[in-house]
Amino acid sequence: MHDILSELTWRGLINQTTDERMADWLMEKPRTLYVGFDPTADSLHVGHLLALMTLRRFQQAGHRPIALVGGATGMIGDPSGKSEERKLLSEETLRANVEGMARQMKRFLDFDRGEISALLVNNYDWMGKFSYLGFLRDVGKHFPVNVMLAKDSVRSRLERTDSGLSYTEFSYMLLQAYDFVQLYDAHGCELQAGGSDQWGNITAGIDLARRLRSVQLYGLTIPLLTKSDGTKMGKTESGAVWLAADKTSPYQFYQYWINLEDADVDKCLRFFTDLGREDIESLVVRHMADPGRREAQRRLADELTRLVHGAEGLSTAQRATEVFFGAEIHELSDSQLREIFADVPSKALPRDRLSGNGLSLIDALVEAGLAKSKGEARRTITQGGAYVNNRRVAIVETNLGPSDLASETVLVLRSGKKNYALLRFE
RNA sequence: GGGGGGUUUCCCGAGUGGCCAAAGGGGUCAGACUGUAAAUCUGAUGGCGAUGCCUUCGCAGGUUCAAAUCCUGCACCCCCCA
Repeated sequence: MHDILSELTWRGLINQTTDERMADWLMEKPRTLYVGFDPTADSLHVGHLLALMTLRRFQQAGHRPIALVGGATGMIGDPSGKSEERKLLSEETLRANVEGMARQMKRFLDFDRGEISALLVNNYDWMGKFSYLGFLRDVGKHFPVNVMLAKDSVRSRLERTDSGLSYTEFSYMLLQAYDFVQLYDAHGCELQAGGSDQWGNITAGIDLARRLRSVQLYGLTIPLLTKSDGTKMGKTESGAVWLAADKTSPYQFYQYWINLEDADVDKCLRFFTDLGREDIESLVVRHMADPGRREAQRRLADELTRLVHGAEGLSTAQRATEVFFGAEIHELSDSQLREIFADVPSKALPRDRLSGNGLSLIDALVEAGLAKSKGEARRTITQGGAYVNNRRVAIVETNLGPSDLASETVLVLRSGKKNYALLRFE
């Protein structure tokens, strides 16, 4: 068996483990492990990537991964790592969220690999059947309140004066603990992994299994993902970086990684790619020698975009990148342009605006939303910041006619380095 | 209740009768440089049919050839005395 634990260790993916001997235990035979995902949205985002990749690595090493989506626990809200009581989601929303997340997991895990095929479970399937009294008798009975109160997730919330902790959220760890026992019963799952804020919940499950089943289960936590500047990984000014193409386009996703700071790129390569130790080390050495080439970022972006959006998504992103950063636009069709500029605002105008003297560049910039007023448009042009189909046009009096179209009906306007807008003449 | 100060263009903040679309800074936008980085430098920054016209200095009136600037009333904010 592949020594998964030492692999995870050099990748920096181990925060804590519940047992010193876990490495040997994992080498003995294929084990089953699980990670829980909170279904707060209908897509996974970069914040989930670390856990997902961990499951993936375990599977590649010959173990069986289970991804648990918390259809039931999501109804309650995990207090770990949160400073405020969580809003409850409707059952409908939850169902849609679970579905959306499940679809994306298929890219990371192999669901058709014999003995170690990945499994996707929803804890609503067993939790939903529990009666309140039944749960209190079977599960609640085994939880000393003083132990529960000592958990970080609970204590930190109780210490705050500005936000409370409801009984509902307080009970969360019981649900997660029971999940672990349930997965042990149903699938022989013996290991739970999770973010470092999950330590308390994981150990709660281990304790419960010892009491109920007299078995020793295992847990490990993954470090919290932060960037060198202290901000959260996977966040941009416009929000989270999602894995769903309709929330974060392949191009935007690709660009997020391309733009990663030098200080974070080594860590991300180890965290998020399947590249081996030697590949990563030599890549980083080459990157340091010539950081301007962004070789490490490019490789990271390539690998991740291919994993999340497939080879096709990657090539779209790469083509869009070429165009966005200078390549002149010609000999492209409407559909190619639409694909490349999928993220760019566009506006349709009647085609006859191009006839006669044509459309003035000033009006075009205003119509496209690249200038708030004609004065602003005029300034942009004068200062050399206006581009038609990626070619600078510095003459204020320019009029655009049918020959200026980049394709059958599309005109590509740009103001400054990267503010694009499309005008479609239909 | 009495006394004083304030309200300016996206923000802060100058401006006390014409030279004010209004200093300066921040922000923003564009350009140069650069690694699609950071820093730096330069320019721009109310609108428009543009050597001019229109709108803007808490709100409403008034004085004046001329008001962000003076007068009256109103609204809101701050400080001091009771």
